Amino acid sequence: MSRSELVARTGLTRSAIGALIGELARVGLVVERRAISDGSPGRPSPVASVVADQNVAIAVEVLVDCVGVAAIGLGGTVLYSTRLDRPRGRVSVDETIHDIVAGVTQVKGKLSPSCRILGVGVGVVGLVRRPDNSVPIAPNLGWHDVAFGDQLRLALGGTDVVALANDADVAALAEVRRGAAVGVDDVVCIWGEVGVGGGLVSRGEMITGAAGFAGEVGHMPVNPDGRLCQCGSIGCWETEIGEGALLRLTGRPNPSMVVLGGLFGRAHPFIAGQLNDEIARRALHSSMANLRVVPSRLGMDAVLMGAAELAFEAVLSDPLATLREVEARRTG
Amino acid sequence: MSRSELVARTGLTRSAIGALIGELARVGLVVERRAISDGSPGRPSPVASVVADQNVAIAVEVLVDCVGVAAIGLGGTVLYSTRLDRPRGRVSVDETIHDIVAGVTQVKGKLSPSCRILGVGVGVVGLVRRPDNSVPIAPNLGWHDVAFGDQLRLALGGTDVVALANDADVAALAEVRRGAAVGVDDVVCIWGEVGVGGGLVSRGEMITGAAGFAGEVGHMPVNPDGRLCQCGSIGCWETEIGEGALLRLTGRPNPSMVVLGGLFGRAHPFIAGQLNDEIARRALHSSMANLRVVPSRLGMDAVLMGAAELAFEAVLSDPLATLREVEARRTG
DNA sequence: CGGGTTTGTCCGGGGGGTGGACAAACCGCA
DNA sequence: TGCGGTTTGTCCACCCCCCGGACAAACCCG
Repeated sequence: MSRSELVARTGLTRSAIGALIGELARVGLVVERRAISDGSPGRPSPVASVVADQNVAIAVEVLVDCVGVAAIGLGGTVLYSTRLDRPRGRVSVDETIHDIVAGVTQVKGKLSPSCRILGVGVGVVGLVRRPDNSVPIAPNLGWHDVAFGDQLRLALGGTDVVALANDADVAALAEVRRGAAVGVDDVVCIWGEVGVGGGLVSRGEMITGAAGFAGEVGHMPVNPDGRLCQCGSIGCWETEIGEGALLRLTGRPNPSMVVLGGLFGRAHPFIAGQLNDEIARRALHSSMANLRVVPSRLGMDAVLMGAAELAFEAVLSDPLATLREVEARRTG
Repeated sequence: MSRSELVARTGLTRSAIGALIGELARVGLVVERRAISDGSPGRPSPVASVVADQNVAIAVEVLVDCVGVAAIGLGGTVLYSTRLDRPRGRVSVDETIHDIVAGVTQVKGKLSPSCRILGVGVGVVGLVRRPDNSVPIAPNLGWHDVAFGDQLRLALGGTDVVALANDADVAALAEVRRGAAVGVDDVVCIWGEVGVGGGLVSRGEMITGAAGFAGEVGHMPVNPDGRLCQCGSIGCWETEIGEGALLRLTGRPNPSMVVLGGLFGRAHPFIAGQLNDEIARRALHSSMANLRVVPSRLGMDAVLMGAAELAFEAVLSDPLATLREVEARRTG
């Protein structure tokens, strides 16, 4: 993006943009290439771009049947990724951490030595309490009250900051930042693979609720006469999924876009027509009939991309301070 | 609150607090009283307090069976209020606006001439689209696509800024700011009178969703085999209320506190025991069993208080600019 | 090669905060 | 009444970040 474009988008002055870009370039987050003349009159504006291959996040996804690890450059370019399928049953905390450490070691080996690691982001199939990076419960993994973030951080050597979140939450984040919902403020993501997960984004920010449980649509009760769910409740969506509960959810008055991922994303072409009919019928009002239901654009990569986004959050909000901290942690 | 207390709470320096308080005092939002010595050593700190009776909001609530109007001072003190009961059927837009104008005229007459009106806040039983202050649909009033905010503003003379929101949303706001949920970040309010309304607050801010429909729990589908609701959906909570749906809702993994108002608030003493048992049984995890369900503290006043809070929002976020604008609108 | 246009850079200025020095207002004690 | 000890308000120099104008640089076109 050229400097003049930045001026137009941010509303800041040329002076301010110049100073900011200069500072970011000084610490190696950004490079400026000489402007290429586009034929229009006036002095051409130099193009600033992110140094993606020197500023990366380690992204981790912990699903039921696989563990994925990737190095993702600032801006969302996947530099290298690996995936370890694992037989059902190999889901204990220790085994999972072991597999992650192996994947991270492999991925780090592929990176150039000059490359900076800005953080480790993890998306996990389970409920996550953000303040302490712990997993109170992950039904599909059989985990209860695990200090997963801390354990992983130590297992990785303790030099990198680890940020943990629910897999559907980070997938939603990825779709909003770089996927099907770019520019949309209020989004619900429905992620269905083994279980049913959901992520909420309101006004561009992730909503997790007090205990990190918001958006856990899989355990929203939809049928009072339904079957007992493993979460202890009755008639959860996750257990009643055969009954067309997806349609009921989209009938709820919240988002301006619903992104479907996983199984639902792949099924989208076959159910889109019926879905839209149902939305039109159930919408409380015509302004809700504009609700768009779209398939995920990032597909399988969404969770890893979102995990990276999670790790980048600190750099984006305060680049200089975060880089200082990263450097401090690296040297000891 | 004393200046030294402000320094401790905000983390700002004494200089900054002094300058800010001085400026607010200069424009008449705040007065400083000489400090009263409390016996402890050291120079006593002057106490700053809000000039509530000279800086008021006109708060309006539009319910099914009544229209309420109040003058509420900055900080939440009710200076004067009036309520107009109305027979069922007198709910048209024109009649409602007529009743409000009458109420506002009466309330304004009771205020001293020196008193500043900072804005008009309205809580209405219906869905509200925030950007344009319109009401897409209000089933219990029979309204469809009404530019209610604009109509009311013009009917009131056009000199005051009018802010509109859903009644349950503003009630939630009031409970968080000055009621049962002070200091709690993530709150769901359930308001049941004629219909069932809900307000969401996450991280201290009102969540309305893209179309202003978030938190409309009354129309959340809870029974796939239920009755047809007037909103066009099937098995809405509002229509299935007899089936214990409240318990199901509190089983949903979102807030750290649920505030019950209206009918539910009055019923709270009788159902508290059963409610807590059910929460403990349905909670996904023990951290959710800490969920507190409490009755509204503000009761009947919650909607009016919240409407005032809505009107005060601009002054609180940028006092000087808002006061300049208020003055500009008043003089022409 | 010279005007028109768009842009980067330099520089003075202002708003809003920090932080230290100093004075003011209280306490307790002699 | 006077004197330290303590807490606080006030003044002032300073810094950071941004604005906005003046100027130069780099492009177009004729």
